[in-house]
Amino acid sequence: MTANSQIPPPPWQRLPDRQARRRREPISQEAIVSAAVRLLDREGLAALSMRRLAEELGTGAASLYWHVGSKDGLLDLVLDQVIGEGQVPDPDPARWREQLKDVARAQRRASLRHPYIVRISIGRIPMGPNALRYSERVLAILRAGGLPPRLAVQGYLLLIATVNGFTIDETGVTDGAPAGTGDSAGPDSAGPGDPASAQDAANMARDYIASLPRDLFPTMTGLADEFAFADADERFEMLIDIFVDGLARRAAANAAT
Amino acid sequence: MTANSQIPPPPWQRLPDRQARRRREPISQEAIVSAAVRLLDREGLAALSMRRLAEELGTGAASLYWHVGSKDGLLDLVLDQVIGEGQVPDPDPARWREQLKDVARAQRRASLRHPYIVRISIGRIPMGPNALRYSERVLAILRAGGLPPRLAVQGYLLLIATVNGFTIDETGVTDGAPAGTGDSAGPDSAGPGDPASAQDAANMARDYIASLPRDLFPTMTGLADEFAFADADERFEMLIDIFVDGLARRAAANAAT
DNA sequence: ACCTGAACACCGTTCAAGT
DNA sequence: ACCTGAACACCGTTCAAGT
Repeated sequence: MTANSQIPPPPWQRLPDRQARRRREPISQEAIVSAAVRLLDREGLAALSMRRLAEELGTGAASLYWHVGSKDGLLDLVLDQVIGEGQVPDPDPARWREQLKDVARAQRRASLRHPYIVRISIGRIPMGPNALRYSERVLAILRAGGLPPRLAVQGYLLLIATVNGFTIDETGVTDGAPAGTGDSAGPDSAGPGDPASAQDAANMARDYIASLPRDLFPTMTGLADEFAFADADERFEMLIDIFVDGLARRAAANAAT
Repeated sequence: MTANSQIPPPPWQRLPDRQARRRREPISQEAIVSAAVRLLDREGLAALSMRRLAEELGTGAASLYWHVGSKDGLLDLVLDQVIGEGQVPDPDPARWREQLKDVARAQRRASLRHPYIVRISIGRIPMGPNALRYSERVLAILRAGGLPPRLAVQGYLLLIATVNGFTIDETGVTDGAPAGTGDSAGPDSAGPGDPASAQDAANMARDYIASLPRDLFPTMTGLADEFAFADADERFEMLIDIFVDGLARRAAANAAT
């Protein structure tokens, strides 16, 4: 939305640096990235190949390379595009803890909406224009909350990593493909997050754990029922409670020095 | 080490269930898995293909399928093998917090020793024999610490996810390939973790952030120096401090009810 | 019970040649 | 400045055929 021309690309960006980018309808960098996101949303990470994407756009795979350099470069752009969906509020110093939790919740929702995105983000330092604007706004909240510079940056990096660690488990089971793609499930497609099959998986885990030999696994067999408790929302809230409270405690201890 | 025959495989295990497994030297499930781990340690995740692995073992790719079912099944076994390296101490109720932190530190070290393992673990519920024994012992520590059943299981799952989220960032930049494989670095291969190039990356990030327009990125440009502070050890300690302390606080609050 | 070669249906990427 | 077809060097997996 804001002018990207003011932001020079980072030196490690895997993109061809060519200037004048005319907009012939069928194909352009923007069109390619949007088509990639649509394809990923619809069919998951495994369905995205340069050939398949080109077909979707009515061209050959080779034509994409002029615009996005490589598949890796395309994924950089996809990641930044999805990050661009995130809205971060203006800092309200009195409410920085709750604002930070909202940021975490929004990140989790985005990761569930695009179940392939956490996997794409692995190995990529998000430094596209949208990622920069996003970081700027989250860090502004932390600074407004009174966190000193180092703690603000460390806390920001750890928050993102923590949420990613959580959502990897949530989105991992389905391999990034949308629910209901397989032929095993009936017409009861339960939408994003697929709670029905997540509960099924938890029940299977419980039954299996309960069936283990009691002498070798005294603790686990006793806890089998708890593995069937798969309320991801509650677990996520617990995680960000622990994290944000701990960060606030550090900030307070830091201020006392 | 312990007899696996007492532990039935989970129903979703992607392996062919065949019984008598004679040990003709060149090829066996164990030999395949060990060779895969060696290849992965040496050349990273991208280097592992069924053809390449078979070549390493002096056979054709098709021969592997009888023993491991599929590449996915092989990765299940690789994951369990690496988890089997982990040693978890007997529970000491008075020291459960420190023991849990040690578990987290050991998990991080294993992930740095095998930089591909976190990526392999995505989408896999570790339920192999080694994973079960591991879970049993960690949960025993949490229960000995006085955590009620639900909190013990939730805390265990969140601890693993949190450590994974952290180590994904640490191992992500190099794509799981060992340091010094590329031809850009000199003979100064800095061993696992590759601190030299990690610091380089942090410095590049700092310089780039510092170069951004100050009016659009007032917060980030002011924090640029902090992005060059790449002490992953310190950041990790902060993370597990926050997490374990928060978990203990929850346990105490729970006990008061 | 195990191994094999050959084939099928894919990949990402390059490159000379076009317009 | 952009697009293309064809090729290169790979993939995971299957399957009939062997021993």
